[in-house]
Order: sequence, then structure tokens, then C-alpha cells
Amino acid sequence: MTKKLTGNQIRQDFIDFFVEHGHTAVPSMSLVPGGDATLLFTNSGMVQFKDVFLGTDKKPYTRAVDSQKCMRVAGKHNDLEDVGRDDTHHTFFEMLGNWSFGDYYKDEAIGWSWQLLTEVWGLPKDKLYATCFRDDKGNVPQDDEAANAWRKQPGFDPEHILFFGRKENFWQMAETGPCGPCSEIHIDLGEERDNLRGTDHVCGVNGECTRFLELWNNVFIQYNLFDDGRLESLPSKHVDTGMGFERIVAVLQGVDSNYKTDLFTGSLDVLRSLTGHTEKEMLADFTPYRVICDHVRSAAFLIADGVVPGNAGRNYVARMIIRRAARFGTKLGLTEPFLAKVAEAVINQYGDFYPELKKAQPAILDNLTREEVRFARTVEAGTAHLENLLSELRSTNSTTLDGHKAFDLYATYGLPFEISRDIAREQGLDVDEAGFTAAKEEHAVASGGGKAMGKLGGEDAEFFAGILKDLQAKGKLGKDGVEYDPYHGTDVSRYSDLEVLALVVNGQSVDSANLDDQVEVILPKTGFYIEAGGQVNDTGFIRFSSSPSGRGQGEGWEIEVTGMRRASAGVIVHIGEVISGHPKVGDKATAEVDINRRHDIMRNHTATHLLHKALHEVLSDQATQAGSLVAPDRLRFDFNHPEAMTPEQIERVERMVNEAVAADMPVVKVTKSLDEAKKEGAMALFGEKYGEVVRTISIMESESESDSSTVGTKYSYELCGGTHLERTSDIGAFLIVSEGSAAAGVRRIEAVTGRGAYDLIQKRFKTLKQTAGTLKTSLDEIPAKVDALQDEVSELKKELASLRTQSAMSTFDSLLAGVQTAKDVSVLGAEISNADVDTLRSLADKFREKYPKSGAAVFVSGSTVIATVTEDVVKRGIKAGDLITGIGGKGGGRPNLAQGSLNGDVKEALAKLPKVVEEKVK
RNA sequence: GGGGAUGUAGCUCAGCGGGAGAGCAGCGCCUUUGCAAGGCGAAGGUCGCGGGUUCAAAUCCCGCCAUCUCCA
Repeated sequence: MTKKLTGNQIRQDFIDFFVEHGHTAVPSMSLVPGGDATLLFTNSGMVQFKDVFLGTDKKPYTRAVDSQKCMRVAGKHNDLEDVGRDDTHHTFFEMLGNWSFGDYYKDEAIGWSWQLLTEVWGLPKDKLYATCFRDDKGNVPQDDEAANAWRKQPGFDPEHILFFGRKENFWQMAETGPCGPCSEIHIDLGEERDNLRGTDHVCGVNGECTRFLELWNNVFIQYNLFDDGRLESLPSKHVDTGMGFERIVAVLQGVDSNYKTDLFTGSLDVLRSLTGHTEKEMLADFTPYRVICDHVRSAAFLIADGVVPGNAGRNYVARMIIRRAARFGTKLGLTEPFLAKVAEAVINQYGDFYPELKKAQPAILDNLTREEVRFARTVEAGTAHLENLLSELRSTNSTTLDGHKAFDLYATYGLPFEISRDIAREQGLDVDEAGFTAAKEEHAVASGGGKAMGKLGGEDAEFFAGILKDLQAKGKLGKDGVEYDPYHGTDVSRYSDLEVLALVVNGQSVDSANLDDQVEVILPKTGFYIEAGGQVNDTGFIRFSSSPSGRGQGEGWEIEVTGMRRASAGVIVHIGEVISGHPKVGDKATAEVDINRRHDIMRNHTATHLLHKALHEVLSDQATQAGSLVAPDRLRFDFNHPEAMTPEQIERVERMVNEAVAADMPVVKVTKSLDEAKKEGAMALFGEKYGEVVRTISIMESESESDSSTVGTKYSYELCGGTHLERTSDIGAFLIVSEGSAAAGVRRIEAVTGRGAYDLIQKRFKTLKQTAGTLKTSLDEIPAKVDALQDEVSELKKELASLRTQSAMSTFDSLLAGVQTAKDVSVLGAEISNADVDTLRSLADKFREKYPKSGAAVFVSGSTVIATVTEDVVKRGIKAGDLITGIGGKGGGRPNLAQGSLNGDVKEALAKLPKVVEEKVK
């Protein structure tokens, strides 16, 4: 171990080593696991191959090597608040792995790992240990195969083989499914790395201290675990290995902290240049540095994979991480946004191996700074609330802020607990932490903390895999299973004379089905599209007609297909209902996709690509797809954008798409390797899972001679498995129906094309024509006419109000003739026609001016009543509201002015007024 | 997906069952050598949208929308 390798070299060594041994180097999958709703983030190397192990996916290679981006940010594996407090935990990390899918097994895996560690990297052989599986429950055989492989390794001390049980050395994906024993490689870092030195503790492999470190886990998937605990050997056995990249780099670079490897040097240097700390000062208070470097690295990778900070799901995690980094920045005295500067160092360090970082650099820097600013605002507003609470606290002579209130600040206003506490302490006060924690737990429960996770999927994959195997054995299906070609799915002639290979009713394979049965049908090939990439399933019919000679088995049958699914690798089933006859296995049927519906879908899908392009032009390159629905009647497109689009922007986007439609551009579909497509700059979607060979959709700006050529200028270029039109003009028309928000930082556009667009135009035109008719004007004049009308209306309103008031006022003097005296109080009850509440109030005011003392009046117009009495009358026991109730009305209000309503004969009611006053006034 | 908060004049917000307000900005006039500023005046509002309760809703209740925020 004389040469000092850089982190990047170590990663490359690992990949090169296994490529030399026949492995295919596979790029890391996105941190957002495509098509796996059960997982927030890719959290291990296994995720991208899970479907291979489950048997629902196949790869063109059987040996692979990769370095997988992983996030562990919550749950049992990690707690965000702990990251950075030690030298080993990360939110983001890389997992090096080599993989065998039914290819090599324990001997090779163990041999290669030994070779790489000791020969290539020169780790001391006497310091390495291997663990193998011995079942503590006694159900599973001991893994002697692995132990024997270890004994064969040159220079390996057989004494260093240790056996462990289920907890340490047995791996399973879930309660049921693929599983198997592991063999781990540990290293003894020497006594000086024992953090519990001198205390009584278990010091050894899988012990309690930090002297022994697990380097590399080799998982041998060889069993299938069933509900009842039964284990069955798998026909093809797999190898799944994982080596924590940061760990191995720290070991090879001979440092005692992952954060002291060259992976973090760049970030730490940037930070130190900002704080002005020397290296020694930094190490004396290392935690904030570690937190910031770790979190910025995570955030950069997250944003590069399309996870921008927000307030839900993955986006929320990104925000939490960024805010925590910002918070620790203030501990270092950094008050201005600084995360983007650190992120630049991260991109420098990782950008060569992970080009997505370089590509997303502007988005990364921008989002970090934006979030820091937003957080600063939140903290400022939260602090203001806190100050209110604290001064309240002081006024009651308390010294401790209630934990529930502190939590409220956090949960409602986003003010982190630590900040609340720090501010309180600065003022000689404190916060009740136990109460805070209790409130937090309550809140977690109230928010539905116990939400059940979805099922892993593929429960019945095995059942269908069995059917597939059976059909293959009979020669009915080839090795790839059901042939899938939705791209010619509208060409019915290609899908006639298809033998019904299997019928499944209620999870049982049957020979024939009956009317109204819900069936799953397997045919040798299908043109029905299976929901993917937002495009919905095709629907249609599978039909069988009696033989042309008329002497066949009598009547035909018909199945209405309502759904599609991929039940297992190579097995595609049509889901539907028998609407006539009795389908039988062996019948030669015709499968017919609902062609009008499909055409509508295709219009919407091609239009979606044009929309995506237009958004990039009108908004920015960062307006990337965040979700999509392509249905026959509409399309829905979610994209990353921090604010609402202006009406002008919406109009420009709509116009651009329609111009692209009018340009009648050819849509060219070509399959090619993923690498090639990416190099050519095809737009790939974050979180989408792509195979090695991908389908590309190019919308060509300049026409070329051959219609399958993609030579020329591309208007739009995307990876896409969906079905598309031949030419953009087939879209007909494109109309945006709505623009709104889908989540923080994500906007949603809904639009229609073709027939849907025509229907919408019709509807709108009808409304417009009606409006024009009502307004007695032309369509074009409607806005001006409406404006003018509105002006006129508001003017008339004002005029009317003032006229009403005027006329009411002008009658005021004559009303005074009706003033009566009850005891010594001047009482007036008057009915005014056509006066509004404000006018009545003005009259009341005027009355009080006239009779500043000993006055009581009621003014009625329609059913509204206003009553008033002077202050001295109030003191004598009669409130304005009493007048209203006294004469049989309902209402109330302030002592000297009340409002209400009066039904019935007004004159009769008003006549009671003097009596009411007389009775009540003292 | 769920909990909490907020939505009132162009901006910042007060009002939280009975007359829609303040400060700032903007407009007009005046004062001032000029600047900084000061004085006076007028204008500006579907009180987020839609229901309900009530004699009466900006205010209470329900639903929706938007923004903030926490939990999953």
C-alpha cells in the first residue's frame, strides 16, 4: 500500500477489474427509482436489478459491474440528524458492486474480491477476515461452499473464517422471495483505531468498536422463500455484492475519516476559504463541515436527478437536507448563501464519472441558492413569531417556553427547534425539549405515521413464469416469451390467426371461459400497448369467428380488452371480459386495438413531446418533465418550474406547438443503444428505467430523403417507448386547457388535441356566439363591450347610491315632522323607500346630529332596519338593538347603532316605537 | 397522502360577527434655492373562490384553489 490512489482511480480500478473479467460496466441508475413506488430513493446497488432477481426483467448480459448512487436519509438505516456527527455516516454514498445473473457463483466472486483487495490494491492479507453463514435457527444449511472458497485463496489465513447467523449473514429482499447467505470481508484496522480502547467491549468482527470494519458484502441469492417459511433452491443463482465506496477509499488512503479522503477535500477547501479557518481549527469543530459537505453532495446529486427542493415526498427530503446544511453554515458564521460554492467543488470532484452533475450544474447552483434564500425568509418570519411568544413568556414571569408552542413554530412556521432554543437562550430563557419531542411524536401519529407500505409487486409473477415455462416447453412461445409490438398495433392484419395460449380466470389457468368471466388472455404476440411512460393501456377486442366453412364448432366469441399488464418476464396478458361465446385455449383469434382511441392517444403523445420542447424554449431548459399522462381524451404534463406561467407564456407555448403541428414535421422512430442516444443528446427522463437498447423519437425539423433517417436538424429528440404519429400535422390542433400547480416547484398543464380540441373549440365558440348575441355585438367586440358595460355599471351604481342618499337626505327634514315624544325622548320611526343600508346609517347619523341628546330613531327600508339612540339614552337602559327587537324585528349591534331586519307591516311596527321607549327608558 | 398556518388596497399588514382600515408606494396640489423631506387632498377593494349558519359574514362552519410549513 505504498501508492496513494485517488477516489476516482479506486472507483475506476473496481470497474476495470471486473470488466476484465467479462463484466459489462453499467451506469448507475437514478437516485429516483423508476417504477418502484415502495422506495423513496435508490438505497442500495440492488435496486436497479431487483426485477431481474424477481424474474420480471431480463438483461442482455449476465455479468455486470457498477457504482451505484444511493441515498439513505431516513428510517432504520440512517437518521438525518446523526449524519455528520461521526466520520462514517452519509446521506448520499456510492455502492460498488459486481453482479452475476445466473452466471458465476461463489468461487469466482470470492476469488475476485480477494484478488482485487490484496493484489490490485495491496491490502495486507493478514488483516482481512471473512464471515460465512451458519444458521442460528438451524433451518438453512451452513454455507460451507463459501467457506471452502475462502480456504482456497492464496495467503488467506483459514483461521480468519468466522461464522455468523441470520442477522449478520443472511439476506432477503422481503418477507418472501429471493434470498440467500452472505459472505462479508472485514478488515482489522489495528488497535489504535479502537474507539473503545481500554473499556470492556466486544472487540472483533461484527463487534462493538470501530477497529474492525466491514468492507464488502457478497450476497449469494440461491433460495426462494415462501409464506410458510419453506425454502426452495432457485434454478438460477445470482451474486449481488456491495462495497461502500467511501469506506474503501478511506481504508486505501489510510485516513481515519471518510471526510478526510480526497472525495471531500475540494468541498472542505471551499468552505474553509469562506470561514477563514485553518485546517486545525476546522478539525477542532469538524461537525458543521462534515454536515455541509455531506448534504451539499447529496443535494447536488438529487437535483441532478430532478429532485428539486419542495414540500412533499422526495422533494421535501431535498429541502430538509439543504436547510440542515444552511443551518450548520450559520454555526460557522456564514450568513450569505454559500451552498452553491460548495456544490461547485462537488461537481468538480464527481462530474467526470457522473456527467449528469455537469449537465445540471446551473440547476443545482440555482436551486441551492433559491432554497437558502427561501429558508432565510422562513426563519425570519418564524423568529418574529418566536419573539412574540418570548415576550408573552416574560410578561408571565416564566423562563421556559412550552414545548408544544415550540413545536408549533416548527411545524407551522418551519422554524427549526435548535434555532428557537438558541434565540431563547440568548435571552436567558429556555425551551422545553421534552415537550417538543412529545408534540413531534403526536404530530407524526396524527399525520398517519403508520401508513402501510405497498406490496413489493410480482406476487403472482411466479404463477405466470410457470405458464411461460410450460408454453416454451410445448414450443408455443420462444425464449423471449410473448412478442410485443405495439408500434404496429393498429394494423389488424398482423394480429389475426393468433392462437389463444392460455386463459386465466380467478388466478387459475383454465381451458375455456364463459360469458361475463373476467379473463386474462395470453396470445403469442400483441399489438396492445402496455401502460408505460404515462401513456395509458390500449383497449380493444379479441375475437374469434366460426370457421369460414361454417362447419366448425359453431358460434364465435368476443372478449373486450380493458387493460394490459406484464405479469412476469416475457408474459404479457390482456385483461378483459367475455362479452359473447365461450373462448377456448387453442382457438385462433384476432386481436384488434380500438383504433380511434389509439389515434387519439398518439396525437396526445406526439403533442406531449412538442409541448415539452416548447416549454424548454419559452421557460428554460430546466423545465423538465416531472410526470405525464397520455390518455385518449387529454394529456397532462407536469414539469419543474418554480412559478406560475404568465398568460403570455402559456399563449406562446400553445402557439409554438401549433406552429410545429402546421409545419407537418415527420416523426422518426429509431431504436439504438442507450449510450449512443444519450451521446446524441436525446432527452431522457429522470427516474425512468431504461434498457440497454432504447427507442428514440425524433421530430425532424428539416426533411431528409428517407423517412427512417434521423439525419438533419431535430426539433425534438426524446427517449420514449410510446406510440407516435407519422407526422405532426396529424395532431390537428393543440389547446391548453389549464395551467396550475401540481406540487411546490412543479407546474401542471392539461391540454387537448385533435377531436378533443375540436370539441373544445366548438364549445367555446358556442359560448362566445351566445354572449355576442346577448350583447348585440360581434365576437371581436365582446371584450370592449364588456369593459364598457362594466364601467357603465359601476358608474351607474355610484350615481344611484349618491342619488338615493341625496333623496333620502332631502326627505330628512320632512321626516322630522313625525318625531314624537315618549317621556322626554324624541322618537322617530320612519320608512324610506329604496334606501340601502349605508343611506339608512347616514340618516341615523344625521338624526343624532339633530338630537345629540334624548333621541331614538328607527329607519326602515324594505326589510332592513337601522336603529339609533343617543349616548344618554343608552345610559338610561335602552340600546339601539332593543328598539329593533321591541318592534318585532330581529337584529342587534352596537349600543348606539344597530342593524337588523323587519318582516310584516312596517307602519304597525313603527307605531309601537314610542311605547317601547316609554317602557324601557328610565 | 395527512396535520398546522396564511390569503384584506400596487407592497407590508391590522381588523376576526354589526359603519373595510393603517403605513409605505403611486397620483394631484402646496411648502422648500436645491437635496433630504414636510403639509393637504383625492383615488385605489368581487376582504382568494364557492356553498352554508345568521336579522346581519372580511370575521363562524364546510368544500375548493393558491402560498408557506411539518409529518409520511
